[in-house]
Amino acid sequence: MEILSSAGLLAGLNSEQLAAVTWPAQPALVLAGAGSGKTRVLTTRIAWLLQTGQASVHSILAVTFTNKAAKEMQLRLSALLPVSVRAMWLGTFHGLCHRFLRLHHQEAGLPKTFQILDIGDQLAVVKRLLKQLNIADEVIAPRSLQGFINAQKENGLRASRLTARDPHERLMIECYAAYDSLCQNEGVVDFAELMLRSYEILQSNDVLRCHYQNRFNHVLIDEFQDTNKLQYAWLKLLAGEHAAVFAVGDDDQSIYRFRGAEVANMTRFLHEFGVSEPIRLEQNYRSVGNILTAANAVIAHNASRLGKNLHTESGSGEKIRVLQAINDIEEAQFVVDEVKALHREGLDYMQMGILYRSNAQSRVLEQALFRAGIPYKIYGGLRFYERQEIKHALAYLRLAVNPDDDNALLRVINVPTRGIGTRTIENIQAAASQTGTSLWQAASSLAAKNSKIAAFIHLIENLQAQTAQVSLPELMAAAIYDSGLMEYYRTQKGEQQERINNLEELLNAAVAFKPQESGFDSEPEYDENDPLFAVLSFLSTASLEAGEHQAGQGEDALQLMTVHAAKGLEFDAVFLTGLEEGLFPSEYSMAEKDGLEEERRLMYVAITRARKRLYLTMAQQRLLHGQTHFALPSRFVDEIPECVLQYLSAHKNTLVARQQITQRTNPFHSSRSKLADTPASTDFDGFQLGQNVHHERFGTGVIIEASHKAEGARLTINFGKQGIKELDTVFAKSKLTIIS
DNA sequence: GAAGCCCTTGTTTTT
DNA sequence: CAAGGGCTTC
Repeated sequence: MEILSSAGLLAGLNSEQLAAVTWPAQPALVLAGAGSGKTRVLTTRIAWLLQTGQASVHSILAVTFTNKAAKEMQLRLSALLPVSVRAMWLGTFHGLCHRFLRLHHQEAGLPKTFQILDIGDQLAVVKRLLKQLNIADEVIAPRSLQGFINAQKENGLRASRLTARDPHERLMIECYAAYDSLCQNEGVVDFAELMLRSYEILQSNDVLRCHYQNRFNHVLIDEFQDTNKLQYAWLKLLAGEHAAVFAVGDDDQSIYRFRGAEVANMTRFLHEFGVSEPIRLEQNYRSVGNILTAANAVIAHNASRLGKNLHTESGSGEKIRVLQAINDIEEAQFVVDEVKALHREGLDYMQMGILYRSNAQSRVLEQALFRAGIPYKIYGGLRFYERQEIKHALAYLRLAVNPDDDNALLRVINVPTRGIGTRTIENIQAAASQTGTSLWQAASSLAAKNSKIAAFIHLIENLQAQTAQVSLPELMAAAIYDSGLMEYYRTQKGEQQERINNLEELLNAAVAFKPQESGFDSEPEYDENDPLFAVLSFLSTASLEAGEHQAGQGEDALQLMTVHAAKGLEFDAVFLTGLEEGLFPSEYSMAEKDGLEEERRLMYVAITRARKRLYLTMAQQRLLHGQTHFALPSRFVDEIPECVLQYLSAHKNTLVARQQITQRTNPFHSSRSKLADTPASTDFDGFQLGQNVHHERFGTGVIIEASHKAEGARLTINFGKQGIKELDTVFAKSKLTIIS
């Protein structure tokens, strides 16, 4: 019977997918190429495990990196089976660790009402700490300390386990220790702490560890290539000896090394879990052949890979269009013209994506789109819950549940202005450090002498009293209105309407919020009748999900984003812009070991976003940081076989023959030339700044500087591998050919 | 406590 | 270039 019913579930899977889905209860590593039906395999496997009785909703742990992916899985799973998805431990690493810590806050040594610090909150704590310790920004930059702390935690290391190799490092470690105790005192945890603390509890608490190890017999992980050391260790600990770990990932799409992701976890997994060979999903259901050829060719240049080659049953499709524009403005104009043409042909804007390596590149594109009146959506701005007005409002809520949260207190003690200035705050801080208490307690003790402080204390106490009595939306309303926050934005001059709208939106979110969806209701340990329940869930969700990453929804709009942000998405047409040496691959990356391979994976991700049509564009000249940069086309373009490319000229979409550019294996650094240095005349004995030229001895280069001479001109040319050369046109002209 | 000025700084960013 | 932070000034 079960086999019969599972047949429907398995229908339509290809043989590799089928093998993965029905893999026995043993560890498996699935190498899932881009567009190979990875999510389908994961969800179908869960459904299959449930339907065949191999697992129950309680015995499955399914982990993703993003909330989006978790929701997607949830959605697809409930479409496959009538299961109570909520009862299942399906969520993000951080979401699940949060759930774990809420359930076991006592074992974890955390207050019941502990709050989560997002990156901004964390930076504020770090700054406060450095000030308190009297360490100047020049000695330790707040951001560097923040990065240090997070990196250590992601490696599973507490300050006590670190040894300093120099005085500066010693200071950093001391700060790390001080930071942790500060957070502990205030009852707050940062993102990395959610993971580390969970891991430590599981490690040290035998009862809990055994409970969870016995509970989960199937552990499934998505995007395994992005796991860091700690996440790997956490998974291994939870899985214990007997759980079947099903890891799905693609080493070629590992693009978060800078955040601690370790691709090596994939090979480590193979060894440590005794998996002899990964299951490869190589059939691609997304892109046409030419695009896959390009992707395969580019990624083949990477040395350290598990190895995989995408293929498709759809035809080769159109060739990939390549355009080198004179400058970034023309590049943008080209994109706009093509977008318009595609739209006229019936392609929706939302089916087109413009990708770039860094956010700074969006500006020029945006301007061109704006002038052309094309609707567009940019991913990457401030998220909803990161906006200051939202954070202010939530800070009131946080104080209501946990007044020792100094961060929250400092954020709103004088917003709206209530006459508690720098002076008064310093007094409170002094009192707090003297008695070793929180700012809230210090402020309370000063309230008798200061009516302004007393008013603030009274406001918060009022909110506190309400948490036990009123519903979440009512409490939210109190936080927004009773605090005077709404009135503050109403009376402020300038464009505050947006902020007012956002506060109203926040209220709507509180009304619509369903705390049950956080999954706690299925946990016997958690009392959902506790009035705090909804508030804590809401605040945690705000920190962990932070809301949509884009502005304006609904309408048909062109999608603009970084390549990183595009991971997991797909478009009919993709414009991959700014393909220049120094930009993509970025100059930065070339300095570090294996940096170039990571950039190449990024390129691979970018190419595989396109279904039918792909444009690769670059500019000879680009304004960056207020300086004109000249650069050669990205080496990645040269790694694509000529046969799938179609070169377009800068001005008209006519095919032009392009000279074969050879010998481009070493880093080319994009070179800069100050605008001020640029002479009025643009012609230097037949050459121009930014031109790509070929020299019979030095190979291909870009003209980065030029000056007139009595006879001819002197050119400074970056030949990349061959170095930067100064040539006189009088002698060199015959040896130089202009490429573009 | 707000406005204005100068200075620095500048990849990517799932949680 | 242009945004954000720190500082001064009113």
